[in-house]
Amino acid sequence: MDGDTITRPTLSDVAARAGCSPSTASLAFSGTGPVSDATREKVLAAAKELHYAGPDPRARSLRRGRSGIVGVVIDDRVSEAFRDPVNIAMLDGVSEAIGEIDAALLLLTAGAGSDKPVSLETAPLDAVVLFGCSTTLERSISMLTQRGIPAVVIEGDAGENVPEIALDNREATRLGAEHLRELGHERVGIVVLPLAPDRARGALTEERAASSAVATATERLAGARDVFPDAAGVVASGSYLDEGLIAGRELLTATPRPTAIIAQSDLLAAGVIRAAEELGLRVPEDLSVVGFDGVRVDGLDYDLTTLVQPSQAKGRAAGEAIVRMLAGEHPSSVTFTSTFHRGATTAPPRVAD
Amino acid sequence: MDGDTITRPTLSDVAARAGCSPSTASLAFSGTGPVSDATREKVLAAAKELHYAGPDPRARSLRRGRSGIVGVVIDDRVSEAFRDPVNIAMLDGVSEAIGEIDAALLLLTAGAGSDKPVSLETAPLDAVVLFGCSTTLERSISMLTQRGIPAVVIEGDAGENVPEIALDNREATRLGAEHLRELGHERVGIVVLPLAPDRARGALTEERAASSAVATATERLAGARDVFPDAAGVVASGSYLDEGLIAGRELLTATPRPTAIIAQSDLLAAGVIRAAEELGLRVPEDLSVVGFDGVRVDGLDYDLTTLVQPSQAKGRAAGEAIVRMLAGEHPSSVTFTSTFHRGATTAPPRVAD
DNA sequence: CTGTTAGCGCTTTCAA
DNA sequence: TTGAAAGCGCTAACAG
Repeated sequence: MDGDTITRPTLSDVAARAGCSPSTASLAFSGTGPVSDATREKVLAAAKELHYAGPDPRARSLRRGRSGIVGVVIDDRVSEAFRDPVNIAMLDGVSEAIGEIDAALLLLTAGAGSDKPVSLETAPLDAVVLFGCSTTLERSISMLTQRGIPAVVIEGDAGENVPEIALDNREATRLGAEHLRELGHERVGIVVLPLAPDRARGALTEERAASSAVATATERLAGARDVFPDAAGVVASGSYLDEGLIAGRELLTATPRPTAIIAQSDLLAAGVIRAAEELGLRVPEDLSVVGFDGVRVDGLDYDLTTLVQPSQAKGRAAGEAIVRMLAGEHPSSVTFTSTFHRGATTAPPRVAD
Repeated sequence: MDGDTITRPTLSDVAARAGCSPSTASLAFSGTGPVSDATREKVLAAAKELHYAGPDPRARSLRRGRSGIVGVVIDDRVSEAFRDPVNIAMLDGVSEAIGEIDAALLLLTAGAGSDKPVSLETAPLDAVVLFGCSTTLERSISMLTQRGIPAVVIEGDAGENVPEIALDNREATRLGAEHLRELGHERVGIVVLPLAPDRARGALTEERAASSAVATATERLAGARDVFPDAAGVVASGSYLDEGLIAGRELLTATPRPTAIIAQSDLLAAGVIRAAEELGLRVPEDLSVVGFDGVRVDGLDYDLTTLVQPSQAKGRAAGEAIVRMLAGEHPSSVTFTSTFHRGATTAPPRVAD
């Protein structure tokens, strides 16, 4: 009754039907090696008759030692990770680059709470891209090296043998901060990306800063502190507009109120601007705002002053590094640089200060 | 010199080291079957000594006939597909549901232009979720049935044996349209989601409507037409705010100007509102706008009147269907319903009409 | 509880 | 140009 009992044809079945050996049939399919046109056609015909859909990828990958799958480890839930266009762009870049070798992307979640990066240990992966996954990073890397799977890290230090796709987070942020200082700002607030996998929200304390596990946030913070060592900060629980709004309210209701805010992402910056509007503050007259990323924030009416980073290129570089590693090369780390974009959200502080 | 030549230890190596048979060692690892604690520990110890990282997934999946990988086929580029939160929510739902069986998500792009759904033919997939992928659908399904891989389709008809996760697109849209009619609207414009894989933008003609390959768009259109048979329409090239803006400008500069616009997604609706603002029209006084989806559009200041659909639940249902299919069951199709949310973007047309 | 035996389906030498 | 043989590393029967 149940159709499930049908066994699919195998290459040997096809070969038998075509009157040749399995090895020959294999050649006919893979195109590798010399096969006469006549034979190839016989094989293909036999395959069609039997509804053979091509070599079983499981067997093939066992034999070849390659699965054609590249893993991408993302923080937490899919929905969280993809709310920021920066991540999507990176993913897109990776996807594009590994498309060259017809590999596909396996989405792995090495989430904060979750204790099971099951898939990292068990998935048939040829290589892995780690998205600056903070604390999990170390564990992931050791797992992968043990399994002999090459990895690339995007923004995060993973040791000698793991190429890193880096970004000049500190220098870039410093540029933005210097811009503010040149305009005359002195009281500056910072909205910080999550510092720990728990994504706890709250005031930025020295301990929290010191124990940070997230490279990107830490580096950007350092860049801001290079210029404004005493700036107050609020840690957001994610790179979302809403979080920027919350953080913005917090910073802008403190006394004395900052005249400028450095947000570690454009989404956060957009939220800060929203908070300012709520409080009746004009941007940039009453408050200057600097973002980071250079993404278009849908629905933001301002030309945001920000640091434009090449997200997609970063992803592509990661993908390319992987392609090379799979080809037996040892690509070195790359650092991308962000460019300062002076938009319309920064201006000198009001004279009254 | 090159470390790559190291061969990883195998289960047999571990077994030998532990002084037991491979099959016993296998049992010790998988936890299946009876193994004495003593033996298990010996095996684990041996594994640690040899830096054995667990069974090779390729071999395991060949033997077991399962790879633990579920494919998700998305339109086009990763970056396009994920710009709409609805898609992300669905993906998240799928991810959550299949997490139950520790499967991971393989992202497959069966894009418009690309002629190669290579991965669908060659990836080691246990099952596949097809995201209403229009034209490619038929081809994908036939490929999958040939390979014997179970599939689920989200919004799209794939024939008898493929369970569908459907949405009441037509009925829901009709509800929104009726709401407008009850308010007194007569001249209504429609912003339509892409009707073809080429995502061509432009005026909605009868031919285009008739030859549509995308179920969701067609159904929603039908729902609007149920109430406003003669409504003018513009087809957007994607579910983005910017596209809504373009379409909105188009519709709102026509004469006579519509008093209401039905947008097939919230992002499009947000764009339409933006267009209205540009033109100095107030929403809802001068223009009523209805969306679809019920997603929070960052940066939209309006409480949008819309049809709220359970995106995440849809994804979860798809994932659950897959889990059941992998368990040998034959889940049936499910239809989800959207609920009308009356927000603040709809009102009676101005008397002057 | 443990070992033996047989493959999963394919590819890749190597000989013919 | 084709075929025969030998596994890739694991697991599932079945015996012991």
